[in-house]
Amino acid sequence: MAVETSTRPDAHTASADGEMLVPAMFRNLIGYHLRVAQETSFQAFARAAGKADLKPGWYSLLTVLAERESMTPSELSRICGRDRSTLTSSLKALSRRGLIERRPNLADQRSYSVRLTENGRRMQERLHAIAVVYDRRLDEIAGKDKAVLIAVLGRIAATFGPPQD
Amino acid sequence: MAVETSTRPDAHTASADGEMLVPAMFRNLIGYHLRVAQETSFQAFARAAGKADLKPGWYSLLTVLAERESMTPSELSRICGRDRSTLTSSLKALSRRGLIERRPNLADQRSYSVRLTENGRRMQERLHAIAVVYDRRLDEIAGKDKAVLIAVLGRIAATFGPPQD
DNA sequence: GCAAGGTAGTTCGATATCAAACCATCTTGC
DNA sequence: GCAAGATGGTTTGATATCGAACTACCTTGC
Repeated sequence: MAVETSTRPDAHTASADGEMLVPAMFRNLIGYHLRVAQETSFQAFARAAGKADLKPGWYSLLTVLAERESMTPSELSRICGRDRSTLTSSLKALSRRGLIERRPNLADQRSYSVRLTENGRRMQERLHAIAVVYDRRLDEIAGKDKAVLIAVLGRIAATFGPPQD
Repeated sequence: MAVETSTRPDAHTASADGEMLVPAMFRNLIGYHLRVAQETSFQAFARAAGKADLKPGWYSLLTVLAERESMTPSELSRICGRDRSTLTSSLKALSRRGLIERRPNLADQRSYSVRLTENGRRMQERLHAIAVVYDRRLDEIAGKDKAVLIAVLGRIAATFGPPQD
């Protein structure tokens, strides 16, 4: 494969061996590299989790819940950066599988709070274990640049993140 | 029951002003920061593009096409890192709006090739302009670390990327 | 008190994505 | 030639996501 961009004269095309190269217009765009890196690494995690019958998409939800006694869907929505309407279905799924439980908020009839069940906690722990393994690989890849990487990513998130900065 | 847990003494929760803090378990995970940075920055781009009535999701497709005379859905799929079945609907949409045109492959009845139309090219240029503006902000944020950032992201993509490395 | 406006959660419609099953066609081995 | 297997593209079904519209309930101003 020796795809390593060696001496290929032209460029930008898919190489014969099916490798996907970076289109010329994207080469210098941070956003592009960010996207590809995120997608590929997340999918690797998702595949690993999927094999163990775990839903990778639930990981962040469960983890956030694992750190609090209980919270409302709206709080979760803010913390996870997902729309409230997205949470409705996610929480329904988690609830259906007995990973969380809802309890009514006596002080506000509209609202309820969710908390992890024992099963939920176990699922969270298993997912976290997988995530940590993957992140160890990211650590290796980042090497001495890890601190810089996290700092830059943090600045990006802060800059483009939630309006109330 | 005042789920609001008002006097919250502990930390790590969403701060009063709705700020979303990084859950403790995620603080040290590169994958988390990667995800958040990518999501927030992409959404900023998508919002900007959306306001101009441009579909951000089409940007990479159109750009890849802009650099080649024509290609088949399968090639596009490999280069863009999307499943072939995903391309089916995207190409249908692009075609419906006259941004690309399909022409049969005389040598293989199963296949066809797509190419940008003039409108497609214009749309690509407009999207690219927006993307570049956004990427300029990413450049500023990365500052002197840009090269390191792109290098690390590239290594991540290469490591977790397509099987045939 | 009560009308007006705000907030919590849901529903619905659109888009994007993948994976698996599928059909039609092409290529290969013999 | 032709059967078997590979390949190109589509269909279908599941998940995830957002935003807008909606219902029910709460809070405020007066």
